[in-house]
Amino acid sequence: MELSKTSYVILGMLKLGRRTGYEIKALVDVSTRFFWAASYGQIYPELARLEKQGLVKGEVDRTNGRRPKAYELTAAGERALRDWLTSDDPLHIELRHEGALKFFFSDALTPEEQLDQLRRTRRTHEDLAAQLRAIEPESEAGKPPAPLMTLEFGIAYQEFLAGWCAEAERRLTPGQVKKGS
Amino acid sequence: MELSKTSYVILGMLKLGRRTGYEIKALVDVSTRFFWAASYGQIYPELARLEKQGLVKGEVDRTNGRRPKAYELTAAGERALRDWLTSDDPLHIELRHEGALKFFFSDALTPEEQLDQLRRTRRTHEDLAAQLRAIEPESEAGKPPAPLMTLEFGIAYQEFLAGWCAEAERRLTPGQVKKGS
DNA sequence: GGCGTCATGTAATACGTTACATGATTAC
DNA sequence: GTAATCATGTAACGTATTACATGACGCC
Repeated sequence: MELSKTSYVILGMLKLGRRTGYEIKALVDVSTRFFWAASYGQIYPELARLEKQGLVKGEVDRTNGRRPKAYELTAAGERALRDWLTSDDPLHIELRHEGALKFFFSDALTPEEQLDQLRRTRRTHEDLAAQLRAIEPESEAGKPPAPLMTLEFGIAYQEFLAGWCAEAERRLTPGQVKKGS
Repeated sequence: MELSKTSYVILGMLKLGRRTGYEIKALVDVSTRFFWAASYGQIYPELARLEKQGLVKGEVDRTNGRRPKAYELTAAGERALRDWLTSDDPLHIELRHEGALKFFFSDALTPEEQLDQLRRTRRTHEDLAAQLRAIEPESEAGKPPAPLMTLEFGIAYQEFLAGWCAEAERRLTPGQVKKGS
């Protein structure tokens, strides 16, 4: 593999239209961020690298004295994006979940403390679900469905996690009958 | 924050009993790996750092000429673990999901290619769920419930993701106009 | 004039993986 | 004896975050 996954985020965003690094970052923050984040420290150097490889082409817009450098895909860039999108290489899928980690070790706590932590984790996911719901999507007929479905996925994902916490809370609340007994 | 999250994995594993770095790694691989992984390159240097900070104590076992260096928690280490377990600092929760990323950009593909990718992602999660189910847990009465529940969580999590893919496949499959399938 | 936003970029640092080097013990 | 497993550790590399430095433009 030559390109990092994050460079495909950039290529993909440029496939949707000509953009500056700043705009790419803003778009990532309201779309792919919840399953693939990217920071300026990655985006700007990566844009330079992609340009050197001939996958994107940048042009400084001087029409009114400003200096935003907008990039667009080259033919080679389109090919690279397409190859990645259709490849069947093993997918990079990774979760880092401090709440689950704490829960794993939480038998060292009192039952109340253990429940407190579960509630905190649940609230975190409820907040994240609310944040995603606040992103009002521009869903028009005829528009490609994937971005909207991805947003729905994000919401369902956070709700699943919040729901799991809620069920675990129930199971660990004293006075409840244990499952399977 | 002084300690990295990964050092709490180590402290937590040592809370469960005296262990060598090798054993910690093996334990992580069948338990926390799916929401917090760790490699030798992290574990051994981190153990050394934790010992310098007085949170763990290592002793070389020379009873029969071997050299496994087993570590255990010190009182300070127990305190550090407990403080982390009960703290209400924002949780580090992060997902990197290449399948979701591809799906987000997949409107650039033909419907068949798009479905192919969804199926690949689904199969990945189905495989992961199967792997987790293969981990036979030692669930005895009186044993702490969290590790077992965490395993159940892992399975439910992978199944949720596989299920979401299946539903997306259904939604993107053109209505049964064709015959002969 | 000052604030917010647009805009680009770098440096320091942290985090993490992989591959490598080394060697003992155990089971066949 | 030889293969698997136990066991420790480092070096090189890659990936990513954070903070910082810089400055223009538009609006109030």
